Amino acid sequence: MRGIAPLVGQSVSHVIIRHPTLRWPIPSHLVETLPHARLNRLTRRAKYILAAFNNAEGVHIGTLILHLGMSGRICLLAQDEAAAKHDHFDIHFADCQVLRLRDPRRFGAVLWSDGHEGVADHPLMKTLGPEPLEPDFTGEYLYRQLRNKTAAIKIAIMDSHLVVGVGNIYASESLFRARINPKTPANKVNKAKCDLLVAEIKATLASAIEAGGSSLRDFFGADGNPGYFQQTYFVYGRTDEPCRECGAPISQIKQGQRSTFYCAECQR
DNA sequence: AACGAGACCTGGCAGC
DNA sequence: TGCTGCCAGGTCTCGT
Repeated sequence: MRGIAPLVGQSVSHVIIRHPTLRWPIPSHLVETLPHARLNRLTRRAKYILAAFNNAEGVHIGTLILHLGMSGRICLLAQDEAAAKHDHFDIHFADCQVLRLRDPRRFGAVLWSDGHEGVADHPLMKTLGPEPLEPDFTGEYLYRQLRNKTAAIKIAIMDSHLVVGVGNIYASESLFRARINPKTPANKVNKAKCDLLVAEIKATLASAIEAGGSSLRDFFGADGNPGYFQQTYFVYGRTDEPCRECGAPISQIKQGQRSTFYCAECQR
């Protein structure tokens, strides 16, 4: 979202939909709706980028909802250039800048929320849990939410209805930092550990944001440059490598069909 | 209500 | 060189 901030205030000239079938179909009416509209504000909720547009008279007309899925990337081009294989969606602006969505796996989404109801009322936003970095995400809140859950704690903190933003990498990393075994039934995590886990989720995400996001094969910032340090993880992707704390080999298991990494010595 | 599995889709890589 | 099988950042939907 920060990468496309230079587009705020710009007017749309035209929209190109090349491959409309992402996770959900890209609304075809965007081709008529967006031209002449002005990008008024960029915000974020969970992993959705929200782009609010005004019409030429300055009246709010609706909000574009963008999600990058697993492999999505937003490119901000200074001017038009030839589209590549997985470039599915463009917004061309009057000053010749182009916002381009590239997403090989097409798990991402481009949706539209009408101006008549706030984007917060969109079905996908309605059921989301709190933002992890906001003050309402507390140990007390987490502890209460876990009371009736028998699923593993790692599965629980990745549930966006409980808290948003904790993906597969940072779930493993946060649990290591809190010294909690990812297999622990959620309702067996005590209040003190919930306090610690919330603090470590906040610290893990905050430092990842500081580093500019995770350096992954097909993710780059909007300008196309990684522009940040390669992050070093405590456990993620470090199967059989020595724990940075105790030297024991890092374990890899499957939970909910996703890989989990942890240190069996440090995380009891 | 909560849980687990399946679904969506492409590309990269290891092994044969 | 080519094939097969497995892996990958997310999260909705469905059956139990």
